[in-house]
Amino acid sequence: MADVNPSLTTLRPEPAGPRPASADAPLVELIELFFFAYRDFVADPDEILAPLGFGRAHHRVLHFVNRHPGMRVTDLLDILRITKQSLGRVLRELVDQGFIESRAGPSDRRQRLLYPTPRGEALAHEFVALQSRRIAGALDECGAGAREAARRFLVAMIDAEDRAGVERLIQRAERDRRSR
Amino acid sequence: MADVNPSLTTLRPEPAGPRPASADAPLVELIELFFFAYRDFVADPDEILAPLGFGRAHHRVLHFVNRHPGMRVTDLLDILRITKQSLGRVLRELVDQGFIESRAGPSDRRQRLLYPTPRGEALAHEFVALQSRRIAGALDECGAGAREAARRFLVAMIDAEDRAGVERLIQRAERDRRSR
DNA sequence: GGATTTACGTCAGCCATGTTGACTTTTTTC
DNA sequence: GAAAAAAGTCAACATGGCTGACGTAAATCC
Repeated sequence: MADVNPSLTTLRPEPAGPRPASADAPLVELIELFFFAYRDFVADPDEILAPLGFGRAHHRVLHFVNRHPGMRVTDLLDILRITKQSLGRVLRELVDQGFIESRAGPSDRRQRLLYPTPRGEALAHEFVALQSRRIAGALDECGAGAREAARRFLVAMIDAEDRAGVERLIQRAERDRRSR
Repeated sequence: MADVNPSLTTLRPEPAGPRPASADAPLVELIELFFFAYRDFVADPDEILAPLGFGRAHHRVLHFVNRHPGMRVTDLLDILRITKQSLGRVLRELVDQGFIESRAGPSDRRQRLLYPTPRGEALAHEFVALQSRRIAGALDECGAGAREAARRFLVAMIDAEDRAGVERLIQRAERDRRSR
């Protein structure tokens, strides 16, 4: 936000320092903050993606495959909420360029279980490092308890019927991560 | 997340109730929760948009114009971080269909200041109501102090150099809202 | 064991929304 | 009067969504 209209932003001088939200302030401020925060959050990986010829769709796919190795195509569709065809394009590029590989499921051979290659793992880790850095900085500024507060808030913002699935997914990934 | 692979989610039974984040759990869980929360958050207005032939781009534009009436095209470009041409298309449709109108700036007649029409205001309000409902529900579940915690976290997630501008923008809108 | 369903992939085409680059008009500023 | 700024526009293209139709292999059901 380099050059916003002075008439919108600087006409009337502001008191310095953080401003507490007034009790009856409308939630619209949170709507906008959520927008701005997410805008900057997803922009982080762009510089890494561009030279590879990838976009944000590739980032999302690689992230979830790396974080939840062995996931089925169907699981990914359910997470991303896009069609098989849309996913197919992006996934094919990631497979062709050696970031992801798919193996037939051992028990159900119709399934294609998705795994990151070492190269895919490395790239995914770059993204996580980048975005974690932003989050860590934000939590630092917020002080003690901010992390749990943020976690609870974000969970509560998810559709009620999806929360259990999301939490299970995350817990499972964390458990697997620790047992490696 | 209706039907996630049982092998990913239900193979090992989980203890009931909310799970506290372990102190050393990686921030990647927040990365994912942010993704899921935003995914559901922006999906809310879709049902209203579809019958009008509008998309999420229209929602964003109308939201900011309604919330900050009289803003310049440049301000909007700076907020949305898209090109003049991309904005132009969406804006033209909103103007043509009577949701937004643009008037020459009184002091600088090169500017086109953007205002919602009554119809635009009504539509924008529908979106705010919808998204506020989700946020209010989430805050309720989180208990006292959640709102301020969420506000601080989201602000801290914004690029440092943009925070002042964003906060000024929001404060200004709130002031104007109250003085009407 | 044959019918059905499931998981996945693919072709074709379309749409929404982003991009770059070039150029014009109007108006303000220096 | 020259330069810069605000906005609009045309053209072309890329990304990443979508629908609909269809194919194949494997699992499941009766």
